[in-house]
Amino acid sequence: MSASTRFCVAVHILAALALQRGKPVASEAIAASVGTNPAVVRRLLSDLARAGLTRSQLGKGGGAMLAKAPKKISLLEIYRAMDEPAIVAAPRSTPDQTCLVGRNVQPALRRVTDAAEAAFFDALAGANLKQIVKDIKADSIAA
Amino acid sequence: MSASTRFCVAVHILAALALQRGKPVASEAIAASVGTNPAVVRRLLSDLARAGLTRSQLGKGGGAMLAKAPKKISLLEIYRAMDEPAIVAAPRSTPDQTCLVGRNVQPALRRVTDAAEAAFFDALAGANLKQIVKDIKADSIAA
DNA sequence: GCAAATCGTAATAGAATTAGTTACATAAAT
DNA sequence: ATTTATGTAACTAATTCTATTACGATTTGC
Repeated sequence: MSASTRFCVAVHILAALALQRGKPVASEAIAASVGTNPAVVRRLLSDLARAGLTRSQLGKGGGAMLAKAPKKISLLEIYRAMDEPAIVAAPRSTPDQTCLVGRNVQPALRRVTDAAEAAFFDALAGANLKQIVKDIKADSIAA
Repeated sequence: MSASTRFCVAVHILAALALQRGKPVASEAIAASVGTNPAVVRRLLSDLARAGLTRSQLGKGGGAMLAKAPKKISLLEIYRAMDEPAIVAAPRSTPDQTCLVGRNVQPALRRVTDAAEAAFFDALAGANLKQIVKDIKADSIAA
């Protein structure tokens, strides 16, 4: 997929929020760090809020904050919040249903790819935002 | 993203070849089963041949054949042959390098996503074409 | 040798997805 | 009230993928 970059940006956003320890951060400030448009950030924050990971405050001094402790936010939750398409995409044209292979390949393959995707998700489930933040700080000390 | 459909189609192609047990299959026949254009199939076969999974024969009665036994072709080999992009794509705009988060999020995140992608690949490495073919036949008997 | 079949690949066009931009109504803070 | 900031919609631009067309090269079979 072309894979989407939303997940990476979402983690960036959440890490930035975590480092502010509850102080609201405006979408414009986040966008400056990410290097994109504030509206893009707000769109992602909208998804993250829907997933219960952030909340926002309007008005002067407002912005986004984490809705849960970094330790309680797994990378899988973040990934899921982005509504990414499946890793292994099914072909767009439907195969010939009168053909033995055409009829049965996709389901047979899916059994394997479902398991592989599950392994991917399990690994994401085993990491959380706090670890990412810790890593970020470690890098900054090392430099 | 979006993820690409090439892998699924490649498995379809290889399964079709496996079921012919060495008899050359023309790209047109494969394309009919997949439901796409022969040139698309030939392009994928070109990648598969480069990876050592198939070979082709020109002229009348020619076509593609497996270059290895189905049992010896893991789904990971097929996936790799497709040169798919990384599952987790890095953002296209570079983050602000003067910012602690901007400098360090991506490498910190990659440590986790690399492990997750490895888990995905391990699962694919554990399955082979013969299993897919067996599944296809089983489905046909059940129906 | 000749004709027919088939591949391999390039070039291009068409679709689909994704990110970026602009705009504006709404809500909160001072 | 004014200012600040969000949330979302509408649109544009960029990117990526698939499909199509075309054609030269190669092999088979007669």
